Amino acid sequence: MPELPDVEVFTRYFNENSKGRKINDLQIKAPEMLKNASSRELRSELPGREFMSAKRHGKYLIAPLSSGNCFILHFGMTGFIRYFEDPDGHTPYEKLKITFESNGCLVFDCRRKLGEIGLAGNIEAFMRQKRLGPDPLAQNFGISDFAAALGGKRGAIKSTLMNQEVLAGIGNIYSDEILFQAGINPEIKTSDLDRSDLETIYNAMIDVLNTAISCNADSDSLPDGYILTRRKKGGTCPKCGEELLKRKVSGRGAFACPRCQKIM
DNA sequence: CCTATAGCCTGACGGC
DNA sequence: TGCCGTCAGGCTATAG
Repeated sequence: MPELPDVEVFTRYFNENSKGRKINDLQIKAPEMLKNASSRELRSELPGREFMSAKRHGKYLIAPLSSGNCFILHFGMTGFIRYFEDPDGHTPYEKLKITFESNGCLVFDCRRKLGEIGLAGNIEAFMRQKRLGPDPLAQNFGISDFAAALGGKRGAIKSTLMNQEVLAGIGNIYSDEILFQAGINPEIKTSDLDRSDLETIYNAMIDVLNTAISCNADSDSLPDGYILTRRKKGGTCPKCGEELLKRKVSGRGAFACPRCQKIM
């Protein structure tokens, strides 16, 4: 679930309930999920400090602390956060629990443990270390930046969109949705796309991501014309009714309409 | 620069 | 019902 729109929703949720809160304690239940931070460092960094306004870059939630350092969360395939007024609140697979001085707690739940918990000195250093490309929803990210980011890429457009070093935030689900809305076959080589194709994809990308966020990244709330909830066997194209085709693109299951997303 | 593969980890689902 | 294989919205490391 956690692609850009989901993480955007998590980040807003985080800011609604945890921003400005002074941290009292933390329980680390899966130390193996710590990256670039030891339990000791987290323990010395968080308690006594407070969270400032969290930002998102790609699929990462980045929460600056009053110390100047940043608390980092990545959600893997199954992660989410949940706030409880009750400091004893629980979720089924909680891996980190942060309790606040004024009561309440924030739980990071990650069933498959494919996410990560970490610390960073500052956002720029973190992005460089992770080699993250630009965030497609950054204010200054326009069509020419998009074209530049994709320039020189030879693989399938779906793979390029999912490459976090090219663009940060798009995963398997939303790359399918973006290419469906753009009417572009996911297997087309990025280098075979012309400027007008790129504009079509760019516009679809911005629209899909913003639409998903405005729906709280809740798939059931997405517009009828979306493919996202139909990516399963027997799923049909919302535009022409044709059965969607599933194939592997760069090792990931890709759904597309064979009629609406033809190779041009 | 790119693809395919395996691995990390755990649950859900379908077939027999 | 139970067992087993396969797959899952992430990412990395490796080999070719």
